[in-house]
Amino acid sequence: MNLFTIDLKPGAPIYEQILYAARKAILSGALKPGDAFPSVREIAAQLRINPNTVQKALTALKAEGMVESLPGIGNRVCDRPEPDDAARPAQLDEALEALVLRARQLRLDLPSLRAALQDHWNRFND
Amino acid sequence: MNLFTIDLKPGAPIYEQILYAARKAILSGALKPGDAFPSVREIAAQLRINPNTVQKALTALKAEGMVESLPGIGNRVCDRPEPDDAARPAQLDEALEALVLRARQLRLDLPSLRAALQDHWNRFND
DNA sequence: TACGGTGTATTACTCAATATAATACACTGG
DNA sequence: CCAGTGTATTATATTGAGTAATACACCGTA
Repeated sequence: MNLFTIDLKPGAPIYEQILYAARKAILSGALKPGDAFPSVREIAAQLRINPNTVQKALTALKAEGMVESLPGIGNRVCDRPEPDDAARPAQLDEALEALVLRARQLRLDLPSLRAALQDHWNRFND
Repeated sequence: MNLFTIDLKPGAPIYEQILYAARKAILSGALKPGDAFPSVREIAAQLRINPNTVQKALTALKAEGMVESLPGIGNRVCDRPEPDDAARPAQLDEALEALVLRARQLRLDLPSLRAALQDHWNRFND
């Protein structure tokens, strides 16, 4: 689950892929609060990407409260992935609707969908 | 749930918003199989959008088997939203993972998520 | 038959977002 | 001091999205 090992796929912006991978790594427990988060130049080198692109992802990551930066030192995974603002439930609804839409398109029934949800839920540690 | 009444929001490509709205309208039962699907020029006029943009969405819609085109006549909602190819489960997994990620970020528990899923599921007719 | 509406295709242009490139500065720890 | 860090700036190239203007073949109907 190393952040460096993500393989960039075309179709989605690179900085969004990094952003998503970082969220996943942190929320799944692969990166724990207090852990050092890879430096901008380090990620850029490993992914053979321009540092500015990584910087863009990191800026968003800090805005979400997932990571904090210590100038001169480096980045660190935050303690609390953040007390959430009021705008977030809308994003959950989007994800929910998109999921149900896909499931309906696949002619999946509710029990099967529930099972799949349970399965994915368990892939994250508490 | 008229397809014309969708209000285009910035951030996402227009043709994707049309594509999504059409999927939702069809899968939710608002547009039934055999129903006429709005013409390219009609949608373009109502949405004050370039016909080419609508055409792009329609092409994707036909590729998914949601709609069929009868040259000289118009478009029609397909009978079967399609026997699905093998590539689709991956898209379901994406939606599932995105949902769980959002839920974890909101510090939501599984029962609450299940309830929310149930709620969204019921918004679609069978 | 003529006409209007339909799907479809082509070419060209503008514009914003993305990504890269090359620097530069202030800070920290060893 | 020095290497590594976060951060900021300016410039450029590339890509995708959207618009624009046509054009063609097809269908139903008057």
